[in-house]
Amino acid sequence: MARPARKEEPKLWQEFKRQSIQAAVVRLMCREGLDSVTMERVAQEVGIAKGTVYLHYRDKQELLDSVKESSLEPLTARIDQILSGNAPAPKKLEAYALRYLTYFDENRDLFRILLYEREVMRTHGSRYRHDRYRKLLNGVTKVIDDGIAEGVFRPTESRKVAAMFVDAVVAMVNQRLLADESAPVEDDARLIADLLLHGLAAEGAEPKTRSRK
Amino acid sequence: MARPARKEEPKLWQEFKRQSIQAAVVRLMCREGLDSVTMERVAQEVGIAKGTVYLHYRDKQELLDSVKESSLEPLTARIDQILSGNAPAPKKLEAYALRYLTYFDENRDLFRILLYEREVMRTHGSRYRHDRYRKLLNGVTKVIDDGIAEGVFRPTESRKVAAMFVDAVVAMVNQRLLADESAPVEDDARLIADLLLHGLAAEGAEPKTRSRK
Amino acid sequence: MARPARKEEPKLWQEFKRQSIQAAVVRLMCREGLDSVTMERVAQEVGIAKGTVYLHYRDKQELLDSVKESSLEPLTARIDQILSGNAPAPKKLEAYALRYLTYFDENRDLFRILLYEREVMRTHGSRYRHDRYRKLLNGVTKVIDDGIAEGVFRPTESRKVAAMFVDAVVAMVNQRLLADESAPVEDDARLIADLLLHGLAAEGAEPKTRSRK
Amino acid sequence: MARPARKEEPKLWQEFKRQSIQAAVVRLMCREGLDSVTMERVAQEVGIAKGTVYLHYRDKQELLDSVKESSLEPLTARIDQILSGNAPAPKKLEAYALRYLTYFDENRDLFRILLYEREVMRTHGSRYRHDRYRKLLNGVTKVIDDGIAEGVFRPTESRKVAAMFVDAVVAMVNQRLLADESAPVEDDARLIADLLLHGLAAEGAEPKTRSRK
DNA sequence: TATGAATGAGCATTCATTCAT
DNA sequence: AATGAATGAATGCTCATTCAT
Repeated sequence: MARPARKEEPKLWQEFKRQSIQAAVVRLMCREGLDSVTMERVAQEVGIAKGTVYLHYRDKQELLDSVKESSLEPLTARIDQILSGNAPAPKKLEAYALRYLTYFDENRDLFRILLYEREVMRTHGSRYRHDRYRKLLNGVTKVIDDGIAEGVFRPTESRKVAAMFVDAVVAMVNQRLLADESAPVEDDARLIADLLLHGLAAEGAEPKTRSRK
Repeated sequence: MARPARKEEPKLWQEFKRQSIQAAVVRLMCREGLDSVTMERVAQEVGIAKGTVYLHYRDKQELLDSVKESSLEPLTARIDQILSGNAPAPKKLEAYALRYLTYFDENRDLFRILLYEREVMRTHGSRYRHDRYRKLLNGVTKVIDDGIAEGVFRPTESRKVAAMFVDAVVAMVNQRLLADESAPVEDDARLIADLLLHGLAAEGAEPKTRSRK
Repeated sequence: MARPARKEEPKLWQEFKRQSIQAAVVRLMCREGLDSVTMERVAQEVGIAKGTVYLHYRDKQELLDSVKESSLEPLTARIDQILSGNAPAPKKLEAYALRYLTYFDENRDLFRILLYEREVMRTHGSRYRHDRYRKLLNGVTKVIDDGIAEGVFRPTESRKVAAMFVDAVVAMVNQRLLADESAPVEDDARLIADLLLHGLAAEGAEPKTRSRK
Repeated sequence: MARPARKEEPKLWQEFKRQSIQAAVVRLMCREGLDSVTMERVAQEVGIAKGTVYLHYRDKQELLDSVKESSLEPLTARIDQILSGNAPAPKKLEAYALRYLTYFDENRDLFRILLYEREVMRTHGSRYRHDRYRKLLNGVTKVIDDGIAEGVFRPTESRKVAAMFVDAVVAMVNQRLLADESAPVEDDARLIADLLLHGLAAEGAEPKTRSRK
């Protein structure tokens, strides 16, 4: 009865092991900072031997990579969905901001590290970051291009605006993270979207600036 | 005869030494990456003995901190000036963006490191960053508050908007850094300011969104 | 029906297993060098589990020893035969050299390792080597003694001469191994025998040297 | 007064340090075998810290190489001298054998290791060995060629004969090493030379063998 | 009998920091 | 003030061996 599972059981067990190791890394990072994440300490934290960690990860970098990967995966998956959906462009951006803020709100401790210690993704330096970041940027850029095409956005250098938007969202995340603030996520998301769409200028003010260009 | 100077001369000499050490760190960082910045290599680069570095800096962290500090000092000084000047709020923000972009443009190699290897400002994680960042944020927040008071900006949560603005500028710096791009700094600065002021929305579009709030 | 065999069958099976493990070691050595011979890799190569190897060999050293043993066994068996045969002493020595050279010629890859990486026979250093080497030496010594007794050899310290002869043959093996040479094995064997028998001196030259002793 | 020495003093001190480390390696090798030669143990043996060893040798291999190098240097220097001297070829070979035997006799413990554990010179595997060995071989080959040219040696494949001679000497060294024997070095050297020159064959015996070729 | 996950001692190497001169 | 030799804790990683299943 338990036998039919024999083929998958180990796989699941393996996966469970990997996850508990990753969890230990996260715990360690949050509790004592990145410098404390040595293979020895990680093993200790899981309650296994140093060598055992190497049964699951080729080396330290692979472990760190997979921690980052699996920490961010749920977020990026969801965001891809949003960006490639059917909502109007402005709504997409607001949804993006909302999703992002929510996710980080729910994982404060971890991302405080992941955000501040870029070392985590070193080794191949920026390449790794880019794979993920660029993908995100491409998605947002496309949404803005769509919005421009539909006439709801002014024509602009979409890529640069996308970068600013993406980082503005991160800025908001930072604000929330640093402030230990609990203001409704929805409000902040709306703030970003509103600001991006209509700008800071008071209605009717400075109409020349825009036309100047 | 040279004696009267005895009291200040050493001070100047000291300062000179400190600066040549810092310069060596910067050179090393840019040339070979952060990993090559060991106390040994630094001393070698300056042409002094390892131990001598410790006469000027308590430890490695203090050295790194002061490198970052003095690397950013000219920028922050200039930005403080801008933010506390007499120009109208929107102009200030554009000037801020322009200054920021220009500065990083002129120091690519160094900031590519300073930006990507946040390890540099480790010590107690965010504390160091905050001193500088928060000051910057305060300045921008005040400008926005002023703008609101003057009626040129819509009332908003100025601090959050400030954070978004500041990071949007950084995002633009990143775009320029990564793209090795040489587009006119002025254009990008104007883009940021324009976007911040008037938003992405096409004129006349979606007037309800704003009133909704 | 298969039961009566029960007593021997396992023995044969065991032996077969041992041999396939040894074969794997040899394959691994030749293909990737001694450093790649880890218990893990060996098991992998055979297609069994790491632990299973330990059912056949107490530890790694025993495995390595038996590889060397069985690799050399056919050679030593044949050489014993030659040395204890009925041929005249000089012929025996030439046959010995020929056999030795031929055997190593046919197993280049393996012996290149076995020869150069004496680590293989470590354990208690020379003890292992001696069992085999001394036996060989004894055989050759006896042949020389026989030759002396029969009057075909001059009286000498047979054991030392035997050692020199044995190692001269190895030297020749080395020459062939290193040179990747394909000169006829027979010629080299004859060269050794001829040199040993008649020396390097030109005929008639220096008759005093010998009589001096 | 001690000042003039200041420039050379450190060099000498450095060299002394290096030598005491090398001495420790040799002591360790002889006392406990090659496996005990870890950087930790070496440092311990010298009475310094592990890190200090790295002040004098880039890595373990360099240390091992230099131990081997400096252990063999006096021997090779002397042998080069002998081989390139003016003595008649047969005398040179005897002198070579004598020198070799003497040297190893005086350094038994060390060479017992150096001989049996070829691992010492691994890393670049055979290349290192060859540099030294091949040079030796070339020297001996040339002496034999000279002897042939002068008519005191029969024409032969000098390189192969040289290899056999060199290894025959090593064989004799081994015999002495293993036997803990104290027979006069001179006798053994003469034995080798005599055997090489006149062979094993009793006078007048088997004259056909040679002419056969 | 066979497995293979788990172990943990062991190793080479790095580098911030100290201190006698 | 300046030196730089010495230190030694710390780290990532390997692999022979064990043992519960």
